[in-house]
Amino acid sequence: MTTTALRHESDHDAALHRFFRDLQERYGPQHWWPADSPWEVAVGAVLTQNTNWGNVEKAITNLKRADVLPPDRILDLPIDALAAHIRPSGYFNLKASRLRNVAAWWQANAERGFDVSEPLAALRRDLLHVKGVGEETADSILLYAFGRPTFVVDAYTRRVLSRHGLVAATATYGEIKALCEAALPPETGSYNEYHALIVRVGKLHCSPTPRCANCPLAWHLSDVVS
DNA sequence: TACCAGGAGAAAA
DNA sequence: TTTTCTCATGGT
Repeated sequence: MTTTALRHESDHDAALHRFFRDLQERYGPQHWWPADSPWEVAVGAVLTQNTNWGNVEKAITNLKRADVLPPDRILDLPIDALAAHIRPSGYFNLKASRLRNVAAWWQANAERGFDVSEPLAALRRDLLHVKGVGEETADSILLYAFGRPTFVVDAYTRRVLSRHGLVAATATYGEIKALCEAALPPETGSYNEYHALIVRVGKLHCSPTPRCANCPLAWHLSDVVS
């Protein structure tokens, strides 16, 4: 790698770092993930796939009211009954099946005691083997349920960062995750806040259309790195 | 009415 | 390997 490339990379890291720091200063702590337990985080992570969080809250409320939120209760429920409870979250047949898969994984690990010392990469690979758990869902569970320092990338992350010239619009999940993790110290607390902040600013100002409505972060456009 | 929301997996190209 | 399709409710 050339010196120029190194400096370029370092400038890019600095721009990303400054971007997240400014989000933090502007919007303050976000207090994520909204859940009463690590398991509820995992349930929310599945139910929120391509779905508005308000709808997810309705589905989780249904599960709580019926007293069937815990993983063992979910596994005991007929699939149709589970789907009926989570209906407000959309894709309910698909998500009922995915929720069962995650509950089975959770139960199996709980029975032999979650190994908190397991290397992050190994735990992540293990989670990704669960059908219905993709990269974002796995990282959300690892970060917000298990407190492991893994950066969560979602549709807002790609859109917000690419519109500010900090990642390519065509970058893959892994590429964006690697760029952010290279630029930011691996700290659970800050990864927690940064993802929540991205979602906050994404909801406020960075919808697909209209583009960049009243974006307060325009100064970062001067940081564009090609 | 049309669009959007804290994706993932299968099928098609 | 990359792109397209399917899954679905509820708010704006």
